[in-house]
Amino acid sequence: MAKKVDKFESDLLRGSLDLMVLAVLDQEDQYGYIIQKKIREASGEKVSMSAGTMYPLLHRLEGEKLIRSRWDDSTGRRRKWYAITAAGRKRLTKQANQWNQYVQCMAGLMQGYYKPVPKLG
Amino acid sequence: MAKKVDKFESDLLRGSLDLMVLAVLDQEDQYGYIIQKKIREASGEKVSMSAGTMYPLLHRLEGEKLIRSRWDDSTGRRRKWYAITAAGRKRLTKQANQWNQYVQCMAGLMQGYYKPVPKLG
DNA sequence: TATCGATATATCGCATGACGATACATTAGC
DNA sequence: GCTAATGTATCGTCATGCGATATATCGATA
Repeated sequence: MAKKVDKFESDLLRGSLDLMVLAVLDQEDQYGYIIQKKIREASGEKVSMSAGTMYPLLHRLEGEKLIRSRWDDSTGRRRKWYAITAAGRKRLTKQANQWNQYVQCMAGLMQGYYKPVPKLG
Repeated sequence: MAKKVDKFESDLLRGSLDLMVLAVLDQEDQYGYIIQKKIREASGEKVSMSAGTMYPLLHRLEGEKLIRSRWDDSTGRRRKWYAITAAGRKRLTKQANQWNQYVQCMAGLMQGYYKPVPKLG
């Protein structure tokens, strides 16, 4: 049987899913299904947003003009491609900065329970 | 005029406020007002839970038997002291571990946007 | 003495957003 | 033909952080 990985609690994700999606779209234009898949795989199955989370999230980001969409009906499968906007990049930078600050803040609050993230590169 | 610090967005806090409170109580018994104050000060005013957040949270944790309470009416001011339970410590360890994993996961997902937390000590 | 700010706990309704369920259509493989 | 994967969408439910409000005590100060 496949090894079952427990997902992160949904409350933990609140406030950072937007950030993940914007980060994915900042690398290249994508459509919902693939964004979802990328995040799931990159997180080792620990962040697997349902469609009921993904699509409303994309609609919300589009409503805020942080991303924009374009339908592609050229193939048999209808796909809605998303691209990040200038405002989206600005928001991404801001939110990422906010996230980093929050992580540092928690590090201080958690004292002994916190284990620093290993250096990248 | 006092320098106004913007607080973290409330969605960012979801899922980690419990953790903060448990961490404070793991150090010593406290009552709500002080727990709130400690977290506010330790975060540089960036996490300032309202009373409408703090007290329901404490009641919830008590309902889950992660903390227990005791009224102190010996002084003029009625204070409800809280202590962490064995189950609470277990939960604290688990949640802290979960948090650390999540931070690492975000580090991977965020790639270039992530800045590692400076070494402690 | 009255008024104000800090201390101290509690509850209410609101807004947000992640979730599972459900729906629907296409395509590929068995 | 059946099933699984692909692909988007919406619905109602649930959890929880928040501001507003209520209540009470105490010290300082005008």
